[in-house]
Amino acid sequence: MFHILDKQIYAAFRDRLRSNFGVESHFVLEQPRQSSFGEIAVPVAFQLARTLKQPPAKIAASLVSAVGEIPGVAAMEVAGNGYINVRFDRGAYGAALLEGVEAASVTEGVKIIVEHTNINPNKAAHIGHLRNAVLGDTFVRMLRAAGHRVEVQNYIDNTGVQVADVVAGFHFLEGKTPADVARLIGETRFDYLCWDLYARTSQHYKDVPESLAWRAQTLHAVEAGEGELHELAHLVSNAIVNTHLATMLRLNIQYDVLPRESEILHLRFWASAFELLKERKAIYFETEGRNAGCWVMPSSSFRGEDDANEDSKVIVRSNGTVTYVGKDIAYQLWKFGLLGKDFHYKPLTRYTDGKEVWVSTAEPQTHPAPAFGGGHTVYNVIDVRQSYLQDVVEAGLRALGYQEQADRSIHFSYEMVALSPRCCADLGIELSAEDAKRPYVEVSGRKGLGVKADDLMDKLIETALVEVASRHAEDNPAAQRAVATEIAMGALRYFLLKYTRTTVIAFDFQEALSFEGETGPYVQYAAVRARNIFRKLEERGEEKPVFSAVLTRDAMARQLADEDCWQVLLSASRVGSAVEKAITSGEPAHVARFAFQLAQEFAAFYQKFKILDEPDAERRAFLLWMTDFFRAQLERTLAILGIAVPAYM
RNA sequence: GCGCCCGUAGCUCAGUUGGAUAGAGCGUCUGGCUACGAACCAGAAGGUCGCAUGUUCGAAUCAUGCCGGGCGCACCA
Repeated sequence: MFHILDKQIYAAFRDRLRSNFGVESHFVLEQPRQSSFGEIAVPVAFQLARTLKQPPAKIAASLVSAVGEIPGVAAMEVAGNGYINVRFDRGAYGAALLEGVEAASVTEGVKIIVEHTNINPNKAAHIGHLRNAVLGDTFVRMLRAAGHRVEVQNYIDNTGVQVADVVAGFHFLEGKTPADVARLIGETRFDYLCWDLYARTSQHYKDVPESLAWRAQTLHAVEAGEGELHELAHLVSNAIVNTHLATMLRLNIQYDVLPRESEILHLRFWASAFELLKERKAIYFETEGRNAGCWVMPSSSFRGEDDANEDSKVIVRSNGTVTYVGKDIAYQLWKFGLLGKDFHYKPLTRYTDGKEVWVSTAEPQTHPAPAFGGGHTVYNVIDVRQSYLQDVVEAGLRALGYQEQADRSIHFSYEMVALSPRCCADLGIELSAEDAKRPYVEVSGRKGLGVKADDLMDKLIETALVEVASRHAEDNPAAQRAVATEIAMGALRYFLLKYTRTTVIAFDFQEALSFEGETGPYVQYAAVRARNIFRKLEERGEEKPVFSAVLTRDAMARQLADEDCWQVLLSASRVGSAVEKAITSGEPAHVARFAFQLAQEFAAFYQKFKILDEPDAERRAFLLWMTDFFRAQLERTLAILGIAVPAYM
């Protein structure tokens, strides 16, 4: 609701500036420093003072009289040395909220593709992967809440080095056959087993450098698509993808389609991209220097002209194989529908709500699939360390003449999750003298150094369960566990979202396991308390009043004269505005913070007013409506964060 | 060497894109449970916004230079 009025006020000022001052400049509306100043502050007079050569206060005054009346606005006044403070008509605002002016947004328009998770299918997921998936999933929810059409892709690199290393481990190190591995998949915690095997194989490469030939041999077999090594790679990657989907589902994260690298190879996506790149002279064949025999992209394409003497980027190796970046350019072209090719698709699995997840396949299918790819804007959720490669991919599009698509290729980057020194101590990891001095230690799958996602979730659930059991001993264990799980997942999602994307998270069990203060459970608790009021009402044999019958516009105005009530209502009406801003700034953390602030305000409201004991009928109905409105808005915000509201806390 | 990111309260972090008196959580201290369940609330202490210049009505925010930390710059992905 807030952002609707916000836009009307902006438009009113913009129109007057245009007609009365002949000024066509962008300005911002902000929230006044103190709530007593009003609801919106317009600092535009300062900006105009220079060009108009008049004091800001004078400009502000004439602007206020020029703008005149704005529907929904009760008063405007000049304050400070030139601020224009706008006060809403509280009665009208409350009445509009009661009517539900904020219509549910309709999903329409161009398709936005968000790619996230993208874990190598060779081992269990760890906390770093969780940050990626939670950030991506939350951004998707934000976009959808704002009415955008979104497609979620999870790219599977099932033919890469990481899978090959685990396969080499099974085959060469352990002498396992595909039948052996198939059995392990059914009988063990397979992703954990691979986690250890991957670390062991990596260590073996270090100890016995000749064994690196295993990797090359495996990669070759995978590319050829035949033999026992290929069969193993197929088994391992498929099994691990399933475990990853299950892990992410625990956090309420779902996907629409899983494009796989194997199909990019078999359907010769690269061949098409290669032709395009050659044809448009985006890459050239190097004949001298250390890149002789390679197809390279000149560095001037992706770095400034000043750095033109820097190394170019190899796209096709001298042995004729394509690098990861080359494949990624082809994939990015497909995402925009520019490749002239498409995958075939088959259903992989179905979520309990009936939604199907599709996976790419090389063979044409009889079962019709939705239209995937062909997006207008593409967000790639990838950690900041891959910025350079993302720049190369973008430059590839540009070099092909796809300027607009390059502009709409957004690297949604975020900093890594590292381990705090204390966390390493908790895990029993011994640090080298050098590492011990660092503020944090990088997670490393290769070294097996990290916190597994499922372990962390299990630990969170156990911790939450202790609390739940002590507070609600009367409930049955299964229900307790269900509540504890929702609290644990809420805590985890919030923990991963509260930091802005540029902040390195130095993971610490103590902080991640906290359920108090600025945490997910704090926000959940506020929603639960709001619900409890209505549960109590029902227990007393009363029904929720018909608010529209009791709360006339005049009644609203009377009740909202109370400053505390007005502020809480105002905050709760800001969900749309907060989400919109967070999308613009690309920061899911802003939504998380908004949710926390909202919960804090409700807590104060809850504390101050004894709602059910309120003797005055109009006031009681009003307070109940406030509670109901808050509850709805908080649940809406939590849903965008992917956090559930437990039955009790 | 070049590029990107970070430096704000004891600790962990925000800071609405340049605005009014720099905020929150944790921790510390003082208080508050008689069920709309305290996973909460009220209050206190705690700041040279890394340093220095500059830009302007106005700077934590922009520019330049230092200092300190992190990450990139493969015929790996």
